[in-house]
Amino acid sequence: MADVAAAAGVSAMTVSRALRRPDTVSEEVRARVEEASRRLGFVPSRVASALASARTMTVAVLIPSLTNAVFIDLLAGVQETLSPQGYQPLVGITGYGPEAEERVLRTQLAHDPDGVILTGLDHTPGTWDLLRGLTIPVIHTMDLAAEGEHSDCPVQTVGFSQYDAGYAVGAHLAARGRRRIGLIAGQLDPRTRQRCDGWRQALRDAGRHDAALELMVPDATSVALGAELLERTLATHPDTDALFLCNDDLAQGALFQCARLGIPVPERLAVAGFNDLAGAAWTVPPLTTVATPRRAIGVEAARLLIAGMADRTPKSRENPRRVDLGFRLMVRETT
Amino acid sequence: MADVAAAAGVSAMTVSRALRRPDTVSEEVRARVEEASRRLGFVPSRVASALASARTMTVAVLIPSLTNAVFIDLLAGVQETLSPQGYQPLVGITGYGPEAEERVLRTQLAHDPDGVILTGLDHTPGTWDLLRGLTIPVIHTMDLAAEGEHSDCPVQTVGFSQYDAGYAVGAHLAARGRRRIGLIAGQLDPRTRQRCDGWRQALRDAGRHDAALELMVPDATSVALGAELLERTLATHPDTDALFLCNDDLAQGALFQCARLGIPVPERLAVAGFNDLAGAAWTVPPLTTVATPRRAIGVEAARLLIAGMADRTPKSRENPRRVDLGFRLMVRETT
DNA sequence: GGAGCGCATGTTACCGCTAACAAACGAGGC
DNA sequence: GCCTCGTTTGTTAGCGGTAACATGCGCTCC
Repeated sequence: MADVAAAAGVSAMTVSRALRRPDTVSEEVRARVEEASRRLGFVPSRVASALASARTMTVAVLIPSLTNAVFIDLLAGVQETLSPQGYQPLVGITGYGPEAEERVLRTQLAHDPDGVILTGLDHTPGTWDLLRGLTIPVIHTMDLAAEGEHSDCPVQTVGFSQYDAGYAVGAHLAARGRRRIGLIAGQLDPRTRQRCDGWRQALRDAGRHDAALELMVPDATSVALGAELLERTLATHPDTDALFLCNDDLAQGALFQCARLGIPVPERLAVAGFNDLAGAAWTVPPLTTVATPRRAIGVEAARLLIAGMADRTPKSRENPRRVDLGFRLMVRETT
Repeated sequence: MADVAAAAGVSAMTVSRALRRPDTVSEEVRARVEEASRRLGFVPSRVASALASARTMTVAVLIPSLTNAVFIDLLAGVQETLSPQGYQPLVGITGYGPEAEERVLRTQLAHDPDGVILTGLDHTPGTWDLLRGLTIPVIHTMDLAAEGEHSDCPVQTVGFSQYDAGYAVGAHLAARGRRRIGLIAGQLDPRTRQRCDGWRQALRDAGRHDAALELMVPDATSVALGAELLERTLATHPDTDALFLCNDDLAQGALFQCARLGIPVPERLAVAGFNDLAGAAWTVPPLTTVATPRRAIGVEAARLLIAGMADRTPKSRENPRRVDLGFRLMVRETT
């Protein structure tokens, strides 16, 4: 920067100003600095800038996994919103564990991010302590804080009601006249559990809940797992006439297995998935599922964060916001 | 750090040493510093550390897209290898464009990463200039530099031969006795083109190439696109008896569409995909495809990079390395 | 015609840590 | 008993920018 300053015949401070806020220097100086800067191939060091200005222009983004398309879409939304504003996402993978999350968060915080985006609300007490102590904005995604909850520590959430979405599926299957409605779930994170809770309540409200038809396993969801669990369900409860699979990859696996076993869908078995992942509209038959606004959640979380990072007065942290982006039941042909 | 130093009764420098290289201080001092550090909740600022030591402990990772599972797997491999070593990946999305790549690389370089991982070898002259000027290690992935190529600028590549993989599929379809073998490709990046080139050569070697059976479109691949392009192919060339789809999502879409149209696979039409994405083994019938070592490429690239970053003498950049991790033709039932 | 003001630029003092060198100290060798 | 050497700790001087304040200058205004 000193070299550029010398070449342009100004002070280093003026170079810094000319490049960051061109409107604060005279047109003539701006041009000279830009020319010198380009000619010398000057790239300002963000590290030094960060140290001097106490802004790193980075945002910590913690997601459970890279292999689940849901969080990739979330990340894509965050990334495409932050990037144009000059923010660099620092991706951290928590592996669905609150303890790992705390560990990852600690290492991310050492990088002094200007904001934090977390997945879910299921954090360790240590994580909550950390968050309480932060002076940077924090957004929780994919879930909504219950009204009044976390009153000791105002939180900003962007997501949708997993419970309501699960309820909607249960109610839909019941409304289709199904009597023996089963559940298949993997990857039992808090959000999956809430979906299951909603589904269960819907069936209870319809008077058709049978706990024996619930099959919940901790394994990561996959097409293979869906196929396997479908077989297991039909082996133990051959009279099952409808199934809610808590993620579309499970549902796709189940559909494949039905095709293989010659089970007509939806005539003999109705199938509903969750998330409306890529391809769900193209399965045979097209899959009924719940479209979730994952990318939009990422975009909105990033927007809120940018707003919070812009005004450095932490007043915005006072008013907890709760952005409900909803969900849509996509009724297709498997039900 | 000054506070910790005071609390432990030592100098700041000793605190720094005690925390970074515990073996260089006495046992007693180490314990006192650790205790004080913990008690005060001290978290060293990586920004300041980076500025003083000229190591940011970050690695720029540029991939074309977040919505293509291939690059997510690559990223996952990189991430899981870098993280335990204390490196933080900085993810940049290039959108498959060399110009965008150059732009993203420039902004990433402002963060002073200690290493760079790129996708492919298709860079702008400006990018090559940038890379030549760097004193940090750079790895190119998903492709292999031809022997002797880029002799002006030694490159390290980790990948497999896209050409050979395409050739293997073409040869396989020909060996199955198919006569009218078509091609469907989307997302025409250089790697896709190489696969197509290999496939084409295989068919020529078998005396069965017909350019009219090639359908190449620039759109991003998807299940929907596969279904659509299958129909288009059959409409114009109903005698097609085998198809290579350059990515598994296309192939899955084609399989779905075949099921819908009542076209028996593989009896009337053989189908081969590429990448062995999740679920390929579970389609109906299970999909013949090429398993590509995406995660392994990420792991190996990160390993090489770590080695290069460890010895700060840039001698390792002199010897271009070329790590071929191969591919596997997964013959299943669609062929 | 001089006070007062606004704008453009310069000066100073850090941001929080670490490389490099200096100093202090005890142990071993002759 | 003195010198050399290795080990541990301290001192100094930045790393490359930017916040905050200071300065200089041309104008307007009464």
